[in-house]
Amino acid sequence: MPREYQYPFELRHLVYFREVARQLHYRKAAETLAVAQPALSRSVAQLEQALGVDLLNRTRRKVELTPAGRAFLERIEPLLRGLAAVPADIQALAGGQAGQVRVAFSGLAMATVLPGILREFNRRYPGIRVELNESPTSTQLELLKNGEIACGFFHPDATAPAGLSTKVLLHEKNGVLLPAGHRLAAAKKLRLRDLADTPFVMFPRAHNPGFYDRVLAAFAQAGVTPRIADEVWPRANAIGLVRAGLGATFMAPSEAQQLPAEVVFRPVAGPTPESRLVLGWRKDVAPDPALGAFLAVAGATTA
Amino acid sequence: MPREYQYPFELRHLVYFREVARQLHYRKAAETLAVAQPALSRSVAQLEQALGVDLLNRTRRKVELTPAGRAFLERIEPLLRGLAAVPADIQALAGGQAGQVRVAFSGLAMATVLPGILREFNRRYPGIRVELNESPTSTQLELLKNGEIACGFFHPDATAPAGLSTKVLLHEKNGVLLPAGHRLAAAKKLRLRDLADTPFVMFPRAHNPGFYDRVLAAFAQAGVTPRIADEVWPRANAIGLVRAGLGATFMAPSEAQQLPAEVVFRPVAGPTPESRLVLGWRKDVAPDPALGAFLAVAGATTA
DNA sequence: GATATTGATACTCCCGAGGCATCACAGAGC
DNA sequence: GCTCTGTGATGCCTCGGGAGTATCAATATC
Repeated sequence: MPREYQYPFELRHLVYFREVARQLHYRKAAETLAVAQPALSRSVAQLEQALGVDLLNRTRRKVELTPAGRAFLERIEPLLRGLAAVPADIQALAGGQAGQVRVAFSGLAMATVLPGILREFNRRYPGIRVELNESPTSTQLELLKNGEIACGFFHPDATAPAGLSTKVLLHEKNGVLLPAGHRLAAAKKLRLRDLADTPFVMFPRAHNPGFYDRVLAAFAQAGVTPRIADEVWPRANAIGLVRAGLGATFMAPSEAQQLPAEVVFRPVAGPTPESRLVLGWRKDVAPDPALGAFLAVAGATTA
Repeated sequence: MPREYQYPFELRHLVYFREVARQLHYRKAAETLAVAQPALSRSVAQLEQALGVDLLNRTRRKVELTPAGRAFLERIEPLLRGLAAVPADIQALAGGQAGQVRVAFSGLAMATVLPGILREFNRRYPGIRVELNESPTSTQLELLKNGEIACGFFHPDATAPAGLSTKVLLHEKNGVLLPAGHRLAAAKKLRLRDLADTPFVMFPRAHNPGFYDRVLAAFAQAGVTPRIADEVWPRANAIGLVRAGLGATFMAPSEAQQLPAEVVFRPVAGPTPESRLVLGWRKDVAPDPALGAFLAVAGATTA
C-alpha cells in the first residue's frame, strides 16, 4: 500500500515562515533569507493553504501572528533547531571525532597493553567514548559476530575465527605466580615437575579452551598431573587467590610487571603454556570511523 | 547579512532515506513511497553528498547502514515524528478543538454564572483547557490589555474600557447578607438606614471603585454613614466574616442561591448598590478560536 | 554459464520555485 | 484632500532539478 506522503510542507516552507514570524516583516525576512519577497509571500501562503490554517494576519500595513501561527511557530522551532544540529554531529561522528566504541577485553589485556591504549586514545580522541567490559574469549567471539562489540582483546584458539581480522599483541611463555611463602618462592627458575604438589588456580575451560588445553599439555609433557585448585573468573580473582596462599597460577611475564607484595613471579624452564593475546575485529562490516581510530591507536601503541 | 540556508537537505530527502534505511531495499522502499526507484537512488545519494558522509553501504546485492547512517536515522526519526504530528495539532487548535483559554473572574462570577459555563464548555470542548484565576476588576483590565488573559468576568466601571467588547451577564440590586444571629435577621425586607450600626465587610476600593462608590452613594442617599468593618479579598472571605458574625455585606440575589446555614440573605428596599457583572474581551486581536468557542458557550449559557 | 534480481545511470519531461515588474492598498506628510 | 512612500500580493517568465522510462552493470543462485 503506497503510504501517503506525510508532510504537507517542506523544510523550506518552515524556515521561511519562521523568519517571517520572527521579523513580522516580509521584505526584511526576504533579505535575511537572501530570497526575493514574492517568493516568501507565495511560500507562506502555500504553507497556510497546505495546513488549511491561517498562520499570519496580514493587512497591507503590518503582519501579526494568529494564535495558530504562534502555536505552529512554537512547535516547529525546537524541531528545526534539532534538525540543524544533525549534520555537524553526523559529520563529526563519521570523521571519527565523536561516537563510541564498545570494546571487550580479557584480564590479561587489562593487566598489560590496555591501560596504555586507553590513555593514548583518550588523549587523541576525547570525543569518542569507550565502553569496556571484561568477557571471556568465547563470549567475545559471540559478541563480535553479533556486532555487539566493535573489537575485543582475547585469546585466540587454534581455530582462527572466520570473518575476523586480528593483530597479535602478546605471545609469551608463561611463568608462574606463587604465594610469597611458597617453598619454591626463592628459586630463580622453576620447572613444572617441581610444582606437582602445588594446586593451580585456573578458569573455566569454556572461557578459553586453547590456553586451558595448553596448560594440560604442558603438565603432561612435564610428566606430572596438575592439581586444579579452583576455577575462577575474572582474572583479578585468580591473583587474589594466589595472594591468599591457596595455590599458584600461570602468568605471562608482561602481566607480572606490577604485583602485590604477597606474591612472586617466577619464569618456568622447560614445558610451559604460552599466552597469546590478540586484538580482533570484524572485517566485513561497514568501517566504523570510531573503531578505525581505536584500532589505529591500539596498533601504534603496542607496535 | 544574508543568512546561509541552514539545512543541506529537504524533508523529502529525510523521508526517503528513512524508508530505505528501514527496509534496506530500494525497490521496496520506492514502492512504499509511491515513487520510482531511480528517484530514490538519486535522492539518497544527494543527501549523502550534501552531508559529506556515507549513510548506506550498498553493494549491488544488498544495502546496509553505516554507523553514521544508523546515527543519522536515530537522530532524524524523532524529529520527523514530531513534525508529522504538527499539522493535525495545529488544525485542531485552529478549529477550536484544542488549545487553552486564560480566563480571569471575580468572586461574583464564580458564585453565579461561571460554574454553569465551565461545565457546558468542558462538555462541548473537552480538548480546550481553561486556565482560571480570580482577579479584581482593575487587574483584569490590565491583563486584558496586555493579552495575558483572553477574557474576564469583571465589574464594569462607569468609564467603558477602550478596545474591549463586553456582554452584560448580571445587573442586580443588592440585598445584604447578615449573620443568622443579627437582630434584623428575621425581617423580610430591610432598608439601609436600619443598618446604620451594622459594620459592613467590603473590599479594597481599588479593586472595583465603581461598586465601592455606589455603596457609599447608596448609604449617603439613605442618610446614614456606613461602618466599614474590614476590607477583604477574595470574595469568599467576606462571606466567611459575615458567617463569623463580624458584620454584613452586600450581595446580589443571584449570588445568594446557596448559602451556609449561619447567614441569611435579605433584599433591601430603597437605595441600594447594584452589582454589574460583564464578560469582556479584546476585540482588536486576531480571533483566537478557543476564545471564540468560550465566548459562544458563555453567551449561550447565560442568555 | 544462464538467469534473475537489484541499485546506478542516461535521457527526457515538466512542475514549480524564484526572479522581475507591477499592482493595490494603507499611512504619513504636506 | 492629495501625493508619496512603504508594504504585501499578483502576473509572467525562466530555469533548475525532481521524477519517470528505459537500460546498464554487477552479483547471487541455480
